[in-house]
Amino acid sequence: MVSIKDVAREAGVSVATVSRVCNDSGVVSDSTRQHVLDIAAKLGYSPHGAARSLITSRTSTIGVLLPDLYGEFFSEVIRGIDRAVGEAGYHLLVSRSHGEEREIVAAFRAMRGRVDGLLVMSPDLDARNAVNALRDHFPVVLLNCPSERDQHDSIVIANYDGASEAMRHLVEHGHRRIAMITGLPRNYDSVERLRAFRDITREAGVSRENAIEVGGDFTEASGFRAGQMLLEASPRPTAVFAANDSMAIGALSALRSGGARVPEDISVVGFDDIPMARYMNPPLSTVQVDISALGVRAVERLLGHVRGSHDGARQRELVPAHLVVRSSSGSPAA
Amino acid sequence: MVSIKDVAREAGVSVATVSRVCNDSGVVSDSTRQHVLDIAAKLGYSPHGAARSLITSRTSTIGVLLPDLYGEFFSEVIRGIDRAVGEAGYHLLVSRSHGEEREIVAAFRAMRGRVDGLLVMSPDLDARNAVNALRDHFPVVLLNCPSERDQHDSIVIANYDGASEAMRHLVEHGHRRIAMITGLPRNYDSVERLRAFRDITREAGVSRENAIEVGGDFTEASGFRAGQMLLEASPRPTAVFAANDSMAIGALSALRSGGARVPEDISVVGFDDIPMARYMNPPLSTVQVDISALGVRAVERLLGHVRGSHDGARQRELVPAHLVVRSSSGSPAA
DNA sequence: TTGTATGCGTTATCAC
DNA sequence: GTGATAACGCATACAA
Repeated sequence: MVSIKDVAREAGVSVATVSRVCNDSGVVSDSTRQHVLDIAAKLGYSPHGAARSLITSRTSTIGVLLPDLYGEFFSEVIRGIDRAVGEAGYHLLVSRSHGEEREIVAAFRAMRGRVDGLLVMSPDLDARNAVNALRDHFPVVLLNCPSERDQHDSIVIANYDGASEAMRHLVEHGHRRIAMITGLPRNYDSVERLRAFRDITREAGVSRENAIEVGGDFTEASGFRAGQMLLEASPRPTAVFAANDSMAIGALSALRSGGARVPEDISVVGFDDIPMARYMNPPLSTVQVDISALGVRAVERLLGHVRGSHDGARQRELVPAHLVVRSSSGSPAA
Repeated sequence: MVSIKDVAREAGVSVATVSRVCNDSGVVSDSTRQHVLDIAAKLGYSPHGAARSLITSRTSTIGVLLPDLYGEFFSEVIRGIDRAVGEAGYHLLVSRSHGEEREIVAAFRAMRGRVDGLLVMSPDLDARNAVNALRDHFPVVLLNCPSERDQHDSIVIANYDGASEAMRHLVEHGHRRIAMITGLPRNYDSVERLRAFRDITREAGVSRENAIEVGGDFTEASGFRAGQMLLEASPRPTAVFAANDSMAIGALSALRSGGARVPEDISVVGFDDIPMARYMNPPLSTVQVDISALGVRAVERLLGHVRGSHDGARQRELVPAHLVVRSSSGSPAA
């Protein structure tokens, strides 16, 4: 691999001059500058990133720790992160974890010296300790992670508020037997959305046996299975709130297969408003979150820290979530 | 930031010993080993990645150059890549490009010294030259890129074969007025799928005016607009082949809004078989591709190069694509 | 305007 | 078993 020395030797100048040319730093005569540029191009030289960041102590890279979850939601978040990072001239080093403390610590160690800051998206409740441990080592911003207020810089979706809106919508339309398809039990978003389900049903005077909870894992397949189970329930619920759109769509499919009409027989409401939601049949009522804004804001906050322009206050920022009523929900049949 | 020197000083040993302990290399007495480990833990030391890779000339990272496209398809590919990379103990440095040569070259330069190999996914036809330029610098595997056979190591979807299967399915069911919702015009997958559309319609004796082409950009929204346009066409096509599932789903929604029944009035077939396809109403007939396998295979090939266990032959590997018939397609109404 | 020399944090080579 | 020390590729303070 051709290094700065090779260019210097070939061009008949010192490595310092080549460095100056490459970085537009210092003053170099136009003639030598052009000469060096020519030689560099001829040799196909490009600076060695690791060596450069060793001396400058900047990597122009931010790390992102992702959970082992898939689907449109994460794809959209990453898209937002990636766009913001790219516009700032940074790169993205990604690592995935299953939320286990050991794994998170390992990922952190691997990131040391390769990133200027870390974006942690680990909605698993068990991850809390690991995240606490690493926060002093370099700038960290938490994305939709469980965290005590003021403990970290964090961005979270207004899960509870959004889910409450969805549930009130159903209750106000007269539903009194409502099911929730929950997400993973140790998942932060899941827990918060479920909490709203329980609170609002209780407030509305819905008995515990009329507030049905069915377990899911955020996938379409689990939503489909949950939908099948709900068809068997007697009496059937008149409304279903799914912890995300993927499960809502799976449930929609199961309900239809079982001959139930949506929304006449059963209303369905999701969460996230993934791009596909409005194209469902019927178009899905759901809680809208500006998903990519979530990523963008997180990057902005992190880069603030990295560049030192941030005042170091540990803030928790809430990304709003509001219900969008489409055609999959309405009043129960008389 | 605490370095190996700090640990050495605190532990009262040399940096060499600390290094040996951290890497399980050389021989160290059990007592000093434990002592060093304790001090390292106390100080919260973790090795500096850039410094380490400078001397070892390995980064344990592979770079991936992604196109500026979104949706379930890419999300699934990345998931496959990420999984394979993680299992091999590598990390992922991602960079996005719009397919312009300048951008690709810039991304390559930024990757130099930070990655052991590069995975390029740049379906834009204009990217060919840039990719050619960088292939000699380090191991490169092309993922669904336009490339002459034997020019690069590459993995591509059997776009033409899959699309041909879908089109034959429609033709054999008696459709003689068929529309295609195309992808981006400079996109490789798009071009190949369109080629099949043209070939099969021609073979079947469908006149050019009965082989309607409507432009899309792979998004649900563009599929929706295309669907609306097709509703206006007179006579209407009896079948629509969309270049991907997202557009097929958008079209499905538009057709339904316009009162057309699927498949009775119009058959719809997509491409990709994203997880959601089977949950559509009606379940979407589509060309199935093992998307995450695409990513996994690409990583395997690249790591083969990186580790030198590969024989350097430049091969082109085809990932199969086959039609899955569900309920959105059938014979046209008499 | 240019060259020399130092050091970034680490591993590897050699002494001891 | 352990400790100096060179080297990796680069940027930069300083000298010329």
